[in-house]
Amino acid sequence: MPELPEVETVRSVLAREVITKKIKLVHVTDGRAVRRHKNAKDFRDELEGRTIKSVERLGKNIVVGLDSGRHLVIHLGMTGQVLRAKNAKEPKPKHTHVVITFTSGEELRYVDQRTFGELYVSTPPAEGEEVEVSKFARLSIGGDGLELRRQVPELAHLGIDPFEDQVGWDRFAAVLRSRTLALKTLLTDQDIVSGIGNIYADEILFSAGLMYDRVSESLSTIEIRRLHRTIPEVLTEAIKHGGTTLSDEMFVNPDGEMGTYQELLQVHTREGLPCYQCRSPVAKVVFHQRATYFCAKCQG
DNA sequence: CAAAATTCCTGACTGC
DNA sequence: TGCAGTCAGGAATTTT
Repeated sequence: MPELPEVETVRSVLAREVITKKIKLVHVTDGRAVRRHKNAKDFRDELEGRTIKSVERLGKNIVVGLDSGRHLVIHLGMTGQVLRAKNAKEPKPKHTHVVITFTSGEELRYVDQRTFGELYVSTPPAEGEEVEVSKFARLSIGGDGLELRRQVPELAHLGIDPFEDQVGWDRFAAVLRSRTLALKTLLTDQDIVSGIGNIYADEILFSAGLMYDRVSESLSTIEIRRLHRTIPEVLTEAIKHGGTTLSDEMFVNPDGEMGTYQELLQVHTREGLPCYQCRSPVAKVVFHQRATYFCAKCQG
């Protein structure tokens, strides 16, 4: 459920709070959260004694730069949370899987009810070793995305990040015309466009006036330009509001604060309620085993 | 090769 | 009240 705006909200709090801090201890209490590592000790050894240099984001991944030259990657999956604590005395929530303690005594806790999320430390490629970056990301003419993919090979497969990669509408048109996928499937495929999930796909398609099952190659130039423009517009607005916290209250930032963009959702979770544009009821269908909300009158 | 289905997981909720 | 069944969905994996 955390998508680009929620991950960006977490990133910006972490960037403010943990850069220059030194990691003293790492406790893993559920090995599934660090499953890419051969064991929890291997993960711990990569972090203890390291200082945090940067906190970036690519798609739905938080990328924490370490003074070792390696990167701690955090993916929140469906229900993952990164929570700050002043000290070890603050009670640990249920499903706390990893605790990172800084030399200051402050902690970062990784909490994840469903354990779809994960943390791992990525090793950059050896000198002269080439990283195969996804062909869609290679369309970018700027931004930090390409360099980040080269530093973190596990993320090299990610498609266009709406903020970290710069891809103009004409190249975006080539992406759409190269596939025959439904628009929602394309927008949520992380290997094509990274960062968009079920909520924002519905919201972006509503704002662009496009039906979720329109085949990507069928769009007119005007429709492509509208979609290309709408993606960053919707995501930027959601970031301004600290992301979306649905009624399950699963998303909170590291300070435990909920987002407010749920109040601004146009269609997602609004089944049967009047469309803000035309007053006809918002519809819900299951599309590729995912709940999909839309206005049949406003989206074509 | 692409596209669709399956799988992982826990808690909330539904119906009997 | 209990309990089996269902649903939520990101992304790696498997199947078509």
